Amino acid sequence: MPRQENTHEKILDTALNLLAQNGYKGTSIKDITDQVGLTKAAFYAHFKNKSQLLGTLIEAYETGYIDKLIQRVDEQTGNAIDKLHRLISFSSGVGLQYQKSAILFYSLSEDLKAGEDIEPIRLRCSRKLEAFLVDLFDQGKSQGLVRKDIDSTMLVHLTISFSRGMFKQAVDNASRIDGMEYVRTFRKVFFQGIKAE
Amino acid sequence: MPRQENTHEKILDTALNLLAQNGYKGTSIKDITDQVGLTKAAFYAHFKNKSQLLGTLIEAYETGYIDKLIQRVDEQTGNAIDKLHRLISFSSGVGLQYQKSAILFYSLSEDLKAGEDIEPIRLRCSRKLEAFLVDLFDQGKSQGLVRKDIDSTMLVHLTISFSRGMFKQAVDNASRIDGMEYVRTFRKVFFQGIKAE
Amino acid sequence: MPRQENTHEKILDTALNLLAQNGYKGTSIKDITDQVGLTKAAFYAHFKNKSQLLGTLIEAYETGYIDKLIQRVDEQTGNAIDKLHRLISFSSGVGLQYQKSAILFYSLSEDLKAGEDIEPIRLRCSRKLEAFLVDLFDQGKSQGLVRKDIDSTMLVHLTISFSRGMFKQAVDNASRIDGMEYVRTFRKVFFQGIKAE
Amino acid sequence: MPRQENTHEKILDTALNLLAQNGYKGTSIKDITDQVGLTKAAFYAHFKNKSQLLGTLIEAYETGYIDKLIQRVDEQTGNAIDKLHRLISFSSGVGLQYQKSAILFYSLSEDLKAGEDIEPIRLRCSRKLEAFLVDLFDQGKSQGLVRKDIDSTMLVHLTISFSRGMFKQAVDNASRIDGMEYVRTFRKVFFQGIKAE
DNA sequence: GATGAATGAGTGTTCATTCAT
DNA sequence: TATGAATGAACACTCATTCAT
Repeated sequence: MPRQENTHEKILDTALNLLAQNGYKGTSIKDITDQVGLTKAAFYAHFKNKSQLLGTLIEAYETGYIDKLIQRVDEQTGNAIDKLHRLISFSSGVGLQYQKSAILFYSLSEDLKAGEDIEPIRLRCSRKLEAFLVDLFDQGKSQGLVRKDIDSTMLVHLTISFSRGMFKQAVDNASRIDGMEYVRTFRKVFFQGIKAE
Repeated sequence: MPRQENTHEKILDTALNLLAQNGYKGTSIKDITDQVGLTKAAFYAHFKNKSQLLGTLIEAYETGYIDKLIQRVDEQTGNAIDKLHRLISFSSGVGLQYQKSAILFYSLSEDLKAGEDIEPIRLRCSRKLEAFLVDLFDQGKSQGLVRKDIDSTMLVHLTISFSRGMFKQAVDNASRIDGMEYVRTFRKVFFQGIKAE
Repeated sequence: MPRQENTHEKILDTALNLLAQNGYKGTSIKDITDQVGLTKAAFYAHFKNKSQLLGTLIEAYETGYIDKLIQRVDEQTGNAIDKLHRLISFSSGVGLQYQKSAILFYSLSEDLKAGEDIEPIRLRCSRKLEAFLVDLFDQGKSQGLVRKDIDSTMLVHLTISFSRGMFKQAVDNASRIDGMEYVRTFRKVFFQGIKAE
Repeated sequence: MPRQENTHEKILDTALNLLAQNGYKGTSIKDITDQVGLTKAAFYAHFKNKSQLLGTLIEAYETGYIDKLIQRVDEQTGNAIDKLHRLISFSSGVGLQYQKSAILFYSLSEDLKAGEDIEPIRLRCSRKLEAFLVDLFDQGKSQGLVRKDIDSTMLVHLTISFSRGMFKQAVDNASRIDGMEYVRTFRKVFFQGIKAE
C-alpha cells in the first residue's frame, strides 16, 4: 500500500498505523507528526483537527472496502452461499490491505467519546453492511440453502461479532496465528453451522 | 453486585462501570472519585496508581469469573459437548454479573499502552482460558463428537473471537439486540458447525 | 485593597491588574500564574476556566461597586441633583478601588468574543445602572431641576459614554492628568449642561 | 467607501471592518485573507506584518479624517463656538465614513501590547487633535464665549473622553440608539455646559 | 482515610511568519 | 503577486501523581 507520495498521504498512512495500534485516545498528533517528520502545526495545514483525520480514514474504509465488497459480491452470479463465500474471500484477500482500517473501525465504539462527530459515519457503515448481510441470509433461506430456524438479523450480528473479534484476535496474536488457516476454520464451522438440513 | 460497604469497594465498582464504558484512557481518576464523592487525592490512599486499580479489577475477573467458569464446567460429569453447553450457560448466566469486567478485559489490548504492567495478568487469563478450551475440543474430538478436520487451537480462537465480539456488539447495540435470543442463535450455529458427521 | 491572604484572592487580584491593562485576549493564564508564582495547572484548581475567572471579577464589580453605588445614592435624602452629585462622589471615591474593575468592565464589549458566556452578566450590570440613571433624570425633571428638552435615555447614554471614556482616558494619560481636577471639570460642565433654566 | 480596485485596498477594507469589530488580538491574518479570498502568505506580499497593516490604517485615519477635520474647521471664519459646532457636524457627517477607523483608533490603547510600534502614530494623532482643541477652547475663552473657570486641557480630555465613549456606546447599542438624536443631545448639554454666563 | 493545593508533562489547537516555487 | 507547506512559540486546558496537614 505504498502511497507515500505527498505529506497528506504520509500523515494518513502513519495515522492509520498508530490509531489501529494505540486507539484514538492513545495516539497524539505529536505521535503522528513525529513519525512523519513534521511539527504538530504542520498537521493542521492538512486536517482541520484530529477528529477530521479519523473521519477521513473511516470514509476511506467505507469507499475503499465496504462499498467495494458489496459491489463485488453482488455483481457476479451465484446463490447466497456462493456470495457468502465470495464475501469471505474478498474480506481475507482485498481486505488484508484494509486490516488496519477495520481494526480502527471496530475500535471506534470503544473510543466512543473521542469522535462524537464520527458517530454518523460509523453508523452509516454499520447499517450498510448489516442491511446487505440480512438480505443475503434471507436469499439463502428462500433458496433453501440456509436453515430457517434462525433469525437473519441475529445471524448478521453473529457474523459481524465474529468478524470484529477476528480482527482483534489477529492483531493480539499476530505472531501465533496463521491468518489463512484461521479463515479456513471459520469457513468450515460457519457454513456447516448455517446450512439447511 | 452490591458490595458498596466501604470506600475501597465503592471505588472499584464505580471504576469498573466507567472503565467498561469509556475505556482506560477515557476514564480519569477524577471521573471516578467525582462519582464516588471523594477527592482525587483520596484515591491514592486506596490504590498505588491507576494501573493498580485496573490490575485489581482484572484479577477480580480472573478469580471471580474465569477460574469459577473452569471449575464449574469441569466439576460436573458429561461429555465435551455437554461441557461446552454448560460453559455457554455459565457465560450467559453468572457471566452477566461480569459483563462489564469482560468488556473491560477484552478492551485491554486496544488500550495496550495504558496498562503496560497489566499485560502479564491479561496474558495469564487468556492462556488459562485458551488451554482449558483446547483441552475441551480435544476431548470432544476423541469422543467422536467434534469434527476432526479442524484444528483445536483455531477453534479456540474462533470461540474467543466470537465471545469478545459478542460483548462489544451487545454493548453497542444494547437497545436493539435481545441477549438471550442472541445466545440461542450462537448455540445453534456453533454446535451444528463443529459437530462430527 | 490588600486581600492577598490566600492563593485564590491572589489570583483574582493579579488577574484584575493584568486584565485591566492588557485585555482578556492579551492576558494569558501563564501571565497571571507567573506573577502569582504558580504553575498554570494550579490556576485550574481555583477556577474552572479563564472565562469563569472573568465572570468572578465582573460579579465582584457588580456587587462591590454597582449595587453599592445604587444603594448609597438612594438611601440618603435629597433631590435628583443631590443624588447625582453623590453618585459622582461615590464613583470618584469608593470607585477608585474599583477603577481597574471598571476598565475591565468597559473593555468587555471590545473583547466580546472572549467571554461569550460573560455577556449575560455584562448586560445585567449595564441594564441595572441604566435603569437607575433614567429614573434619576426623570426625577430631576419632575422636580424642575433638569431641563426637559432632552431625552432621559439619551442623557443616560451620554453619562455612561463619558464615564467609560473617562476611565480609559484616565489610564492612557495616567501620568498627565490629575484625576480629582478632572472630576471637578466634569461636575461643572455636566451640571450646568443639564440644569433647567 | 468602495475602493476595492486592487488586492491591497481590498485587504485594507476587510481588515478595517474586522479589526474594528473584533480588535487587534481578535483578528487573525487568516480571518482577513479568508474574507478577501487569498492565502495567508499572500498577505505578506502587501504588508510587512500585522503591525504594519494596523499602522497603515491608522495613518489613513490621520490624513483622511483628523487632518481634514482640523483643516475644514479652521478654513472657515466664525468664532470658537461656531468652530466647535462645525467640528461636531464634521464628526457626525464626514466622520461616519471613518466610524470604524475611529473605533479602531480608540481601541488601540486597550490592545496596547498588540502594536508596540504603533504607539508613536497613535500619540501623534492624539496630540494633534488635543493641541487643536486646547487652542479652540482658549480662543473661546478670550472671545468671552467659554466659561473661564475650567482648565482648557481638562476640557479637551472631557471632550475626547466623551467622543471615544460615544463611538463604543454607538457600537454596543447600535440597534437601540439613534445616532443623530444622540449627537443633538450632546450638543445641547455640552454647549450649555461650557458657555460663559 | 481524606483533603486542599500544587506540579510537570502532555493534549489539541492557533497564530504570525517564512520560503521555495 | 500569489501559493502550499512548513515552523516555533504560544495558548487554554487536562491528567496522574505528590505531599503536608
